[in-house]
Amino acid sequence: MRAQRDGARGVPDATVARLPVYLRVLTGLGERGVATVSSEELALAAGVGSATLRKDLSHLGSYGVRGVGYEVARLVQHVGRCLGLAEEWRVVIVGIGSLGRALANYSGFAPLGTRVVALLDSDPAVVGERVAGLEVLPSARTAEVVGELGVRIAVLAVPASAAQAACDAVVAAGITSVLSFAPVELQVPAGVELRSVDLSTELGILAFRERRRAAAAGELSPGLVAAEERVTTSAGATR
Amino acid sequence: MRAQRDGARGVPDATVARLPVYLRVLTGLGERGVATVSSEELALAAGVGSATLRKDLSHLGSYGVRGVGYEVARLVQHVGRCLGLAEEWRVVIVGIGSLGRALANYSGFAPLGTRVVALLDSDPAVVGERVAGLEVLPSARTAEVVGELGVRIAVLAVPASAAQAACDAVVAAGITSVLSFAPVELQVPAGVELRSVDLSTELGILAFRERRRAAAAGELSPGLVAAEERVTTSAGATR
DNA sequence: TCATGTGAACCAATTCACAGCA
DNA sequence: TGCTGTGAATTGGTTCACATGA
Repeated sequence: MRAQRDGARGVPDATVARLPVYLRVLTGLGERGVATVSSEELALAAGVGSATLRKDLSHLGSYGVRGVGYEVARLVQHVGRCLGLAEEWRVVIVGIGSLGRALANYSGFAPLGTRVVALLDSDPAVVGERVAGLEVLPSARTAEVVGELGVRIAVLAVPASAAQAACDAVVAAGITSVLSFAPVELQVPAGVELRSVDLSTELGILAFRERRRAAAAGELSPGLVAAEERVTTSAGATR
Repeated sequence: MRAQRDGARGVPDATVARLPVYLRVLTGLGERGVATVSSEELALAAGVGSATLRKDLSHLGSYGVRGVGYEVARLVQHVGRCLGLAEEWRVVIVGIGSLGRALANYSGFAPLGTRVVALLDSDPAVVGERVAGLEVLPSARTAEVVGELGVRIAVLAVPASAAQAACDAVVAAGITSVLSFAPVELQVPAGVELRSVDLSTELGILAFRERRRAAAAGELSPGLVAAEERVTTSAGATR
């Protein structure tokens, strides 16, 4: 089930996930007038190892100069093109609650070639409102919006209870890339790319690590430490 | 840089990242009155393979019954305890713009043992306002808020330009877990756990895959396809 | 007779270490 | 000289397949 053909001659998943980060760092360097950058410097700024960075960039072709480094402007161009920045990826936001509004007003994704072109909501009280310069349309018009505006990506900012239905609706309309903020595991047909961002999951992960730290520092009650012991199995935790 | 001692005898990072998902699915099953569940069913609902699920749970100890499956209530308890759900992890949100407000009003993380207890902002026009039942306090009081309220996790919802300073401030106040929504790479000292959620990165990843699909379908202009060829080198890509 | 729990095999990704080239 | 680009080694994680035990 795992992407075999990607491995064959494509770009590894892990690399793709880092490209937007590189692009952002490179853009920042360019704006500050930096002309060339070494893999060491760029890696530090991006929070990865220099070997990883060089290998990542090598997947996109050789764009550096040995003994010198990478020309920032050239690399920005190239990475940007690989990420599809030359085209405009149209996005629809489904669910115009407080999160949906925040996302609609978020200006940060224009640099990555995506643009919000439509807003949908199922609540008649919200439909018709103007948010971030766009009129909120009823969910019933999903297929029409997706088809006529050439939308390629759907962002779901609906409550957990409505997420699967909203997801099914955009998929039925032909969407093949979905980014969900709802705290549920969505089921999508094969061929649809689903990414999920979930605040409670992120906080849960942080809590797990904090808990480790607390256990190592002896801050937990005895009963809980016993439970923790089952988890760590060995003594020497971080301290 | 990477967590070596965790790897030594702890729970693998990849497993930790899935535990909140399992917990959510299990909680849902419990609420629907399901008493026992097999690894096959649970894995399907969580969107992972059954072998992965069994191995993940085995890291927490054996809590299943051979030939039968897992008792939902018992497993919810156990996974919850591992994630630190028995305690309350206090959270401060820094930056009360539209995203910060949405996060403050988000009810979905209570089930994972975290609770927002303070809101901070540097803008005098926002300080003093009440959001989600809490008064917005000035950033200058960061150290005081973190120390006196026992805050363990900071959520940064500030603009990119202010993120590093905000991060430095909470770290200086003693915070060791940071969840950032700002589109910049933050630098933190060793020992501080940083997670970053970035909308534009997520959309960039989706755009990359969409671009692949478009290239495979011959939808791109000739010049762009040439660039794409450099990247993919082979034809068929599934995911 | 089941489905769990787990060694072994496999695969992807990171890291090392150095060859190759401006 | 110095830094990129890349085979080789290593690490971490997933998947397989079956022994284990209710």
